[in-house]
Amino acid sequence: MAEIAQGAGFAIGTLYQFFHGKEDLYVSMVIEKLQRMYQEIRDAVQAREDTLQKIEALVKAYFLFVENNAGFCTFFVRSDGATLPDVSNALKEQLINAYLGQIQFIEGLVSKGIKEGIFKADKSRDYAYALSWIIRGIIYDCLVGAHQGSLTDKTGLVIDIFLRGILKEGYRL
Amino acid sequence: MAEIAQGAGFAIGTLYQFFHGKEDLYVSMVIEKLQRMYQEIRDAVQAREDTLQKIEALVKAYFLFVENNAGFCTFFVRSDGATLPDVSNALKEQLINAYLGQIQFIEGLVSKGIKEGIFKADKSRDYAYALSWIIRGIIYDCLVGAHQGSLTDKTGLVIDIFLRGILKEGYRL
DNA sequence: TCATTTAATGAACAATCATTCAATAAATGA
DNA sequence: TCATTTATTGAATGATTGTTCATTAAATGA
Repeated sequence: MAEIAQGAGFAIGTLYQFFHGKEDLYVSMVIEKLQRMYQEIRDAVQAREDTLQKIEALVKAYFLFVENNAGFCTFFVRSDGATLPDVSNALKEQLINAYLGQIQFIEGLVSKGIKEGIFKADKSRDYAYALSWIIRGIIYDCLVGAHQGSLTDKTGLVIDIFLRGILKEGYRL
Repeated sequence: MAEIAQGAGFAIGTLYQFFHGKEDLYVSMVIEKLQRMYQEIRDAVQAREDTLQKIEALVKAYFLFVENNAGFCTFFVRSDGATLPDVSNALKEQLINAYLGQIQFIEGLVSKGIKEGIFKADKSRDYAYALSWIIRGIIYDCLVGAHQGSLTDKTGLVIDIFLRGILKEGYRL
């Protein structure tokens, strides 16, 4: 807390005027950042018409946010609020719900593709999870240093692995 | 440390006869557990001849280990040694190397499939990553509570998403 | 200008927790 | 049996760190 106060140019006491405590500070920051991330992703997706381009935009927006917020993301990956034992159950639930909301959003894209006859009419929810797993995995590995190269360069890779898994046989990009 | 000592039936002081400190204890436990996990996975894979069955065995072995070591895995997911800021760089490197070794192992399976003409002769390393991302993602979500159902029941799902992404067009399971 | 409210300060407090070490118990072997 | 080595104990220590609150400074407005 002392370090944060100093970094913000305040005294410790002043910090406690803005936040009730360390957890409140942490929760506020995480919630705000994640809301911004989800918003950026939604905006990027909505800017596209084509379903495949929407999905590509989604992946790209994820990676872009991580590259533009490397500090926060590294911190968040290191101590995910949803898994921090010290953080209130209220936050955990909020984070999980935000995540599930994002899954639902991705599922919407997949369902759209199914209606359009592009994707296998199978398990839209599971496919949404799969995409989020692949995205999260590559982000994590890049942040931790287990994977080389810039994230945005990997967009094609993620899309390829994901799409060729759910594209109807015979359908080509 | 007091809690650990009590759980082990020792006094705190005795704990320090076995481990140099908290970090040493943590490192020893994680290394031992992970080595056992990787061993179990390798054994399960080697028990199979067919490449596709090897991959299925790999996924199943991962999930089985998590189910059999839920306590450790939940703890490890909550405070991944590779990302713990307090833990020595030596451990981080060791964990990342262990992970990369596992990636290489998976890559070997994929390469085998490529040689056999089952998989796209594309990017075996990237496919190895992709599989590990999907596996890790579902494990994480199940442990955290963002995904319902038992892990071993999801084996087919993971295989399906992964394989249909790298299977040559026209090839069927 | 001055009284009053509002904001900012940081030393002091309190709780946590890894670590130590002098004291005690157990084991060894001559 | 007893001297010596080895193992165990847990209260005391010290370092860290979130939080408080009396004090000081700034802002407000009559």
